[in-house]
Amino acid sequence: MAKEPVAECCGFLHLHEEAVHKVLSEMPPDETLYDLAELFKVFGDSTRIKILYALFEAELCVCDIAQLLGVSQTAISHQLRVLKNSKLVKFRRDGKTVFYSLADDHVRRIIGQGMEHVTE
Amino acid sequence: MAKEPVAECCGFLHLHEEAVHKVLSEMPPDETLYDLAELFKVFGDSTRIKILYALFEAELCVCDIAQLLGVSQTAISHQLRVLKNSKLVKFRRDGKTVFYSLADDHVRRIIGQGMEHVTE
DNA sequence: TCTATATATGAATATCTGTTCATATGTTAA
DNA sequence: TTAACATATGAACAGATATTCATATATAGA
Repeated sequence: MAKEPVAECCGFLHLHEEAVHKVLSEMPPDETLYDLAELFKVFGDSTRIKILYALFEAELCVCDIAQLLGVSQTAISHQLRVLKNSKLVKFRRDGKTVFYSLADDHVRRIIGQGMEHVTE
Repeated sequence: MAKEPVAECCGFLHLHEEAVHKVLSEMPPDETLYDLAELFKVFGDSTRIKILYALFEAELCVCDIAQLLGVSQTAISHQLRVLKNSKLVKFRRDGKTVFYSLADDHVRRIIGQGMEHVTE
């Protein structure tokens, strides 16, 4: 992902060769890092965080979520699509109603870790 | 955070009263949810993710990071400020050089959880 | 079929964000 | 002090993003 590090940096090399090598060898591929950033971007919006939190407790339909959070149906629907694309939520249709729920436990764990940092 | 839920939703209430109450009672305060989203927003950029990954292995100066990642010094400096404001990195000055390192283990854990979701 | 309801989608817009460029600050050595 | 270097910062610009509005799709019931 990075350029071949040149022999010197700021006039001399603070980082010795071994460390440079270790940093570069442990760095995941660019594409993975990009996907990771994309994932966190999804968590980086308070409307989506609220949706996910609401789904912690119960399976909910679009309209319920909109009511609970005081956000328009359209806005919720757009955000649910984002969450769906990231495989963070799943859904089932029941007649006219579509129920959404958390896709798996990663969501809880990721939010849990973030919460620890925020509330300490 | 949410409006008082009205008695009906989509014409009838999919969510029974108890569930509504539980969702609302378990929901953290708006300010906390906002902070949480702000935190994840910081992780939601591939340049910042790369910086954090580089710091997994070693304490690095601004110039080293820029070289390793192939990004301009100015861009790195701006992003380090964001990471610093979120208390994800700390730094020490040594002469003209400023060395950055991870603030604590939350960073590793949060990225680790995200990585699990991305690479599965 | 037609109507009502629940949800989804596309376009438009205002806001936010990351990078670049120019420049300032802080430190060392001469 | 002056020069050189490492880093930080402010303004500007381009690109991304969340919401709104209008409308489309899907399902149920009459």
